[in-house]
Amino acid sequence: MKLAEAKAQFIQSWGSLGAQWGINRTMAQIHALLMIMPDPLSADEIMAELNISRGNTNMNVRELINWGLVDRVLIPGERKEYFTAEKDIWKVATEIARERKRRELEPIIKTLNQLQEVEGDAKDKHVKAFKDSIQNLNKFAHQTDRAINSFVKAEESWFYGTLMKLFK
Amino acid sequence: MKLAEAKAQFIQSWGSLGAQWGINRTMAQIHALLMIMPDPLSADEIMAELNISRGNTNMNVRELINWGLVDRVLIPGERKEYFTAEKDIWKVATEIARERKRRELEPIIKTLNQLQEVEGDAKDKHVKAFKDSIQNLNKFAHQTDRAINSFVKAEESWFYGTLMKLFK
DNA sequence: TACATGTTTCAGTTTTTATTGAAAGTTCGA
DNA sequence: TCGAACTTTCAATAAAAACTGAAACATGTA
Repeated sequence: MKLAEAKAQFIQSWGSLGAQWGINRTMAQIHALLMIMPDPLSADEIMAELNISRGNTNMNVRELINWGLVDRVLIPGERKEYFTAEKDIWKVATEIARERKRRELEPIIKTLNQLQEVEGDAKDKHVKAFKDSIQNLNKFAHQTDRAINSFVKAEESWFYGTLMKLFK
Repeated sequence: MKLAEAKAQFIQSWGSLGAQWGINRTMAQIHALLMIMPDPLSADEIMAELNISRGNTNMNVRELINWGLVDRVLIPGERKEYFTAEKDIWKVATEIARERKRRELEPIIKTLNQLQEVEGDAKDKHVKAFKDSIQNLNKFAHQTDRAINSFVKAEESWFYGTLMKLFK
């Protein structure tokens, strides 16, 4: 397989993977492109590679920067902005975990805590079933929170980081 | 908070959580509803509770059954079908993990394996960057695969299952 | 066999989400 | 201060996804 073909296929696969996980296809494709390019790309280069508009490029790159997956790079002497992506997939994974935890897990924990305070006769089986479910979910959510914390921490800590490299 | 209000809020939260994870909102809402109901519901009851059409109900319930998250229940003497959801969230999590692994991780591993065979001069930095990224991702994918396997197995195995209960 | 009680399908429609492209905004050097 | 080079915004549009409702299908019963 030729590089160009392989590149195109990777970008398309990464794009549909993203889409299945609630990440906009174009955003995932830009991320894929930047991951496999040796050097930073400008907005124009991204537009050309993926055949997308300037506005689309700008919005999705900004979003990737918000997620901490892409960085702006300034090249001395150049006025344009360039973009580059983290290439260590473990770091990518911890960034995503951290971000989704903040955006989704933390809010749901807040909601679950509120919902536990539902009033009503504990002998009513509807009330009981509801309370049991919520408690179950709440425990699970906290457990998940702790698991993500360890995962994120492992990548950050020098000691665990070194240890982890043995497994990669 | 009254039960009805809490129920509605839970269904809506679970629905938007699902949407953020690439799961259709209605499907997640039906799942939420069935999780908190003490007894199985019929299609008509689901329609009424969520204000959705019969077709929509049917399609999403079928999909939930495909995911292994909902079961058909036959009530003796009744002609209608009833539906119920797994209430142990750990089992739900392992079902989802198993299913997404099969549907998404396994295909991407196949693709990554193919993409590693890209031809081209290993000294070309574009080729090198591409190969490196793919290899990195491939390792990560396998690692993830193994992690999911352990997770799924832990829930299934009696021994680990018992052990896990200590933490729940 | 006719009919009552369900369930399933899917073409058409609605809703949501993503994308475009041009105008407005910003920054910097002369 | 002007204008070239570049970035950002956002109303309009396009594309994708979800939903409806009615017809077709299935199944058990008299």
